[in-house]
Amino acid sequence: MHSTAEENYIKAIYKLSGGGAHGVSTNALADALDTKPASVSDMLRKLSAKDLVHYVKYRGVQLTDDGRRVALRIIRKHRLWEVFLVQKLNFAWDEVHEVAEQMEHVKSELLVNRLDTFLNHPRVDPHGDPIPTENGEIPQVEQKALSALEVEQTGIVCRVKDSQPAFLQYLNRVGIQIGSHLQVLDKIAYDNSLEININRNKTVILSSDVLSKIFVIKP
Amino acid sequence: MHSTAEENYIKAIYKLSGGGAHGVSTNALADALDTKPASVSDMLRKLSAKDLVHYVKYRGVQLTDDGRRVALRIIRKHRLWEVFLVQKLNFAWDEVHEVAEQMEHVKSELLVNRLDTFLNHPRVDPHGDPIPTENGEIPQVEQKALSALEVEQTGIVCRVKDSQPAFLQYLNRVGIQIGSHLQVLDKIAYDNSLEININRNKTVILSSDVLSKIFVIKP
DNA sequence: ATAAAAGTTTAGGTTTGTCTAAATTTTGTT
DNA sequence: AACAAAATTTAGACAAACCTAAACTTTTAT
Repeated sequence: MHSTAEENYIKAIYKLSGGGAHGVSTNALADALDTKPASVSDMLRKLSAKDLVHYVKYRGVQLTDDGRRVALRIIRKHRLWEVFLVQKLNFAWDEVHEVAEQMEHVKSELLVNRLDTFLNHPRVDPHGDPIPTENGEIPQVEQKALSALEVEQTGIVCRVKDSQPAFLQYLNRVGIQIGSHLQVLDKIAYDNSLEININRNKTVILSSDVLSKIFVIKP
Repeated sequence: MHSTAEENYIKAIYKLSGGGAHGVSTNALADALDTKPASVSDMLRKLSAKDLVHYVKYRGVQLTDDGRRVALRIIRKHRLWEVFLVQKLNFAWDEVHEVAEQMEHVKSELLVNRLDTFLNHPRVDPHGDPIPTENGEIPQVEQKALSALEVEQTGIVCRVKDSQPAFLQYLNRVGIQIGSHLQVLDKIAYDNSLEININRNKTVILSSDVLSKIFVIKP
């Protein structure tokens, strides 16, 4: 079995590599995990010895197939617990991440699968992130970053790619949630921010940083 | 905040002291926690420094009020999660202990209280052990060990004081669960075992060891 | 092409929680 | 009361996961 620390490294590598698409640097990991680069080097040597990552000194790290399997299992647990917290315990979407970070390390196959059944095999978590299946598949939905919409176009919010409370609370304040109907009214060329109408009601201006974290499907 | 190891020591001290009734020896703790007495001595020094226990070298250890508060919070979490696993995820009573051992260390006040509400403020866990309230009170129910029943007397099983799968599976096999109606048919003086009729149906002989772990209320 | 800057690793420590072996204290027996 | 046995603590190590400081690679900019 893997320690909590190991699991957190593997999860971080998975996320930073975009699901295994590219290698990840020591500094990026140190940053994501809030540790020092020296500690990351140590751990990478260890994970490499366990064949969970492919690691070449000074050249970054990638998950092996084994590592990716571990990552997906942890992410599956994390997202299922988030669904549980929101749907069953009435947590708000900005309150779940920290708790799920702890629950994702509970070890029990039976538990995960029973939880999945109890929740009716949800496909996405409260932020719209897809939940890996038991076999490690990730159902993909066609979606577009809000920053890619043109003036006049509309979309339904299906995902927000940042689970930090501060960001989610900002969206609460603005009035955006999963399912919100958005229309681009205007583009401000100066900084690529967009003027967005929410649910044919309120209108706001969103920075390109925020726009890149919100994903929509066609209405 | 306390580490998982600290929490496990505190829980073990609580249990071995019978809820704080008497002191606990180093060896007893080592035994319960499956560590060496030397490790226990170390940890007791540490817990004592944090004022969670009252510890006199060579003379055993007791929880302070602070320690008892911590113990009760952990036990509350443990038992609530057990209820969740059985009632919501269809775990059997012999499958919950190990998983709850992990879940009890998840830190979130909000989580515990929401869980309690979700489960409808249960008073006992699946083994009949009472669930401490948010204020650290333990609802006491008048109950008797099965070993204390006389011939002819009857009782309803309300609690089994051993959560080890092997014991619970033995009860499954025999056909005893919470709520079972028991009647003492005969006492075997030789070893204090009792002949017990279960649900006015099957009859079995239970050893005094088993009898002392089963508790009943008046029918 | 090379030197400075940036990124990464190694060396040597720290803390937590464990261990074994040795020393100490308490208990129990005669 | 004294001594052997049992229980407990201390001393000294170790692994995991982290740290700082120094050394080493790679990248970038001139």
